[in-house]
Amino acid sequence: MKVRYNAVRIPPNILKQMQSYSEFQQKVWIACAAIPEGEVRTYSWIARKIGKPKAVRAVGRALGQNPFSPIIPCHRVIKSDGTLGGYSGLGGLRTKKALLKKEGAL
DNA sequence: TGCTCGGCCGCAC
DNA sequence: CGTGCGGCCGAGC
Repeated sequence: MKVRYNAVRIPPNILKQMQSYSEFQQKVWIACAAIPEGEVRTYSWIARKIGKPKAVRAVGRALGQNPFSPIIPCHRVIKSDGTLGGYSGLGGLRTKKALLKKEGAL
């Protein structure tokens, strides 16, 4: 059966660890976690979502600092021009691309 | 405490 | 299609 996850499902231990980071980062990561598997969003989408439409660059920076790599799916965030953008996780862009492909977002 | 700099961007030349 | 500048946050000095 089809289940729609409107609520963000983040492991409690992750949520707990997030608290030791800035609120801005937490917002970014949570917004990011709301992206369904198999889909992608843009950096500006996140920026708008957290109420700071012009903080696009800061968003990118926050995602780059993401210590919870695949758990917080920052690899589902791409640039507004359709290109992948960057990825500071293990394996770099290569990994980002592979993950998206595996999830069917490409 | 205050300033500088860099970063997974966006958009206008 | 390349370049530059704008705007934002956090770390470092």
